[in-house]
Amino acid sequence: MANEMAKAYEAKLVEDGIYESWLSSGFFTPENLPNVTDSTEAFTVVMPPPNVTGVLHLGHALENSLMDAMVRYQRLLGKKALLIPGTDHAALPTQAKVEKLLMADGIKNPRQELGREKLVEKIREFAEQSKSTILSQVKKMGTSADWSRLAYTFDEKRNVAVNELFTRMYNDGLIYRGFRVVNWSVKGQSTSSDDEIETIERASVLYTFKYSKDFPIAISTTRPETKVGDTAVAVHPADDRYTAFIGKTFNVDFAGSKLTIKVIASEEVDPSFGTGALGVTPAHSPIDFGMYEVQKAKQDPIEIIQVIGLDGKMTVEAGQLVAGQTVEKARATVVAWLSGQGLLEDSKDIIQNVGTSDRYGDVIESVPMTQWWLNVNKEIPGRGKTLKDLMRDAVTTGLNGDASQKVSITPERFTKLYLDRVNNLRDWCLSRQIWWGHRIPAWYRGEEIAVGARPEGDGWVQDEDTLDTWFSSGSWTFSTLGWPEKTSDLKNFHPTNWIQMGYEILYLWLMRMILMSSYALNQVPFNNAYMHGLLRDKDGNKFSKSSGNNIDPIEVINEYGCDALRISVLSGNTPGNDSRYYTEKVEAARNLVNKLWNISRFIIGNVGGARHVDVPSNSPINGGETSLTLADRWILARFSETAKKVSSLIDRYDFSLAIEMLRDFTWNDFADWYLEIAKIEGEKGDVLLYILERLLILWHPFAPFVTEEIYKNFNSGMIIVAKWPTVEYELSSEDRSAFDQVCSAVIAIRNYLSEHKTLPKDVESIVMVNAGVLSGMESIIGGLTKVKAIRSGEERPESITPIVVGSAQIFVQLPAVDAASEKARIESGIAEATKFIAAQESKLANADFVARAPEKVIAGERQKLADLQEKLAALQKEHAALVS
RNA sequence: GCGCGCAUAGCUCAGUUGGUUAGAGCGUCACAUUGACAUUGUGAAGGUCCGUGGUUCGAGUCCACGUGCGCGCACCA
Repeated sequence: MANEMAKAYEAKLVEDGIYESWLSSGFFTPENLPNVTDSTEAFTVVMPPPNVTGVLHLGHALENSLMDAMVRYQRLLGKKALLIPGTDHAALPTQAKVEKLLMADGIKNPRQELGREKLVEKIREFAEQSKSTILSQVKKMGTSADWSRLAYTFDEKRNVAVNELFTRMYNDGLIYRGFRVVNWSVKGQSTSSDDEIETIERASVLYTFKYSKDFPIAISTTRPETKVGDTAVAVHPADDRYTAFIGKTFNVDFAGSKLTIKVIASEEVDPSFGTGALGVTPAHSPIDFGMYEVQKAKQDPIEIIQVIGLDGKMTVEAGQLVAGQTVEKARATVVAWLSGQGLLEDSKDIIQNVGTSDRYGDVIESVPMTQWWLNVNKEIPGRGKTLKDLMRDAVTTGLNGDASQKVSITPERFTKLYLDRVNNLRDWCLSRQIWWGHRIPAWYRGEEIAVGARPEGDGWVQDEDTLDTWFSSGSWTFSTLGWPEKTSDLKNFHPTNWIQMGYEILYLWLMRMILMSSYALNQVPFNNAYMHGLLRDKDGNKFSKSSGNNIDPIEVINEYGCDALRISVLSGNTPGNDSRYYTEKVEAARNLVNKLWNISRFIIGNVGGARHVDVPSNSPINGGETSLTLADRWILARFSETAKKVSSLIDRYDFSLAIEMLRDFTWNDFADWYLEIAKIEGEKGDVLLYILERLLILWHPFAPFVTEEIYKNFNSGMIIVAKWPTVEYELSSEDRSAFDQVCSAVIAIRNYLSEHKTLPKDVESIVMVNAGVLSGMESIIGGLTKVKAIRSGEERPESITPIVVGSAQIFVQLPAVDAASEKARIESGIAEATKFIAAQESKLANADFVARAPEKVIAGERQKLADLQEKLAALQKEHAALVS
């Protein structure tokens, strides 16, 4: 195998082949892993299913890097590691996309022209086709998912789960059909839940007017066009200005409508806003609808008039002046009418927050409709808890106070956000007026309603609506494992152990998964949730099609390799925080991967091929006398420290720091120090191979491809199922300090030469006086500094100013020395040492410090002072010699 | 209005429970290099850790207030 490795790592040439070999190994399926038994601990992660019609973007690259690193790490630990892949039918965006394509093909109104069955079939075809695109791209990321368990939010099995869940919730009285104001997107022609609304600021005008000349109260609104639907005016019950009118009813002629306005009292009215009186439009405002319901409960009802239609135009009920007009047009019409009548008292510009559809972008209209809802405040029969309670318990005490049924969110601050939201949660509107999705399993015949399977008998018609896509996503952790069947998968792999997702879907998804799983299984969906931030471009902007800054991860992979992309998106990325993507980072990661490749190439080429080394043959672990050198002992211990550190960092989900530790060890300790020493000391096959093999394993979760490729040289099977290294070596404090001194000496000599602008080859000789631990290290120090003529001795050469390292004085004989610059060098050294000694002394002179600080800290400070004093003394001696 | 986050080198960011002279990568500058690697090596420069006050023997780290930026929620009549 020696010398067969290419000069540089060419990711492009090997990645696809390696992925194929993983697939054919079967190791993505946990049951196929070596040495697993029924009792082997499982580690399960479900993949947040990418949108079936989407293409891979950098966000996916981050997600796949995160979850695959975690799963590969767990697999290397010997667990039954399972990553369940899947795709999302993404109801609304998918239908919208296909409709758009059809319209481009000349089908102007796809829903009308094709009808339900044909359109759904078109969407299904399209979805199936593009599903394979996104899946192949996920594979390009190296994701080690169990494709034999591939799921789809809209396949038959998931449909069974969704229907079962809906039916159970209906039978428990949690799902109900109710008439109330919903969030309506005119553009999308569908309802949306509160969580799918994004509020934006926009300029608006606040108009103040009276309905008619003889109406006693002026009101303020930004939506005058809706006032044709007003049926009441609400005032604060304690507002003296208006209390006299409460309970009275007025008939007014307003903008072409005859309105009956009742004055009602409501605590919700803010007397200080506008005129302190609120025109109540029950049909087109959730708050006003609330008042409508309160009045109804008080048996003092007010009317409800729908004046905006589902098409966003004013209805016939709005009166002939505005009927048929768009909302915007009607607004202008009503304002014009008001000023014409002299009713307009004031209009002022304000900045207003309005809700928009996060999918369609249009302003959400509130309209009254009968829809399906999930009640989050009702006690679940037999459980004594509401869904809200379950959602709360899951992140605090654990379900039923069971700590093993608790979700820990990383970073923790999101827990508070989650709890705040849970406390303010309102009933969830489940039904959507689109066709691409799980159809609501409700059947109607006249006044009869049946939920679940289609009832026996004729005349039953299924509900036209489909379910909110998050209803099926919410059951993802257990629907993928076979629920509602009592499968062994559910038993073995649920609750899942860990999940990662972007914080932007904390409410939409994480919350729903907790709700669904807690309800259906009395289990949390996962024990740990890792929230990652947004990946932004180098200037901190969001990636988006419209701003043209999109980056295709596949192109990045083709240019730099998948491992480089994975490392670059994970490094510098901390939980919950956004991070930036830029090319230099990928280049740096590519260089790192190549460095690892070249280290391996050098080692394998130099020791006559790779082989597994259980324990270095000259290691003390073998029992016998050790022939390990100081450098060997140091690097073995450093490796053990690194392995330990990396493990605990991944256990803490600190992928970024884990990579940094690995990089530091690989590049600095192993390549720059130890490999250079190994060239000098020679005969390092065992130690080098021992470390290399294990180092590749440590890198594998982050750089799966290059490590698998190099590992082939070891003929030890595949690295994907290798064994995570255990900690074996420790460094004695004597060794540690000795090696530190060797390094310090090397660095000091290099510095000295650099300061004197002298090349190592021009140095005549180096003599180390009072060498201490440095004696015996001459060849290493000489090799690393590239100065051949180096020795230890007791006789100090004449007229040279030495470098001081610890107690040793190192005399570097240069061809020519400028006495003045030498003096300056020594003096600056003295000045620096003096400064720090003063600082140390004052610290130690502080009685409070000595009295209160821990002994360990004080001892450290004393040692520091002693070292500095020793150094200063040596420098002063040299200085005296120089000036004499 | 309520709440959360962030502010550390030119840039992007680390910095665990308070304890060396505050770190990394990239960038910059100087030098080196025919032997694993120019996808390299060696060295250097570069920081009032946003401000003010406090707690402490000791604060980048904890507390309070302030400033700037970002975000969530509510109001949005």
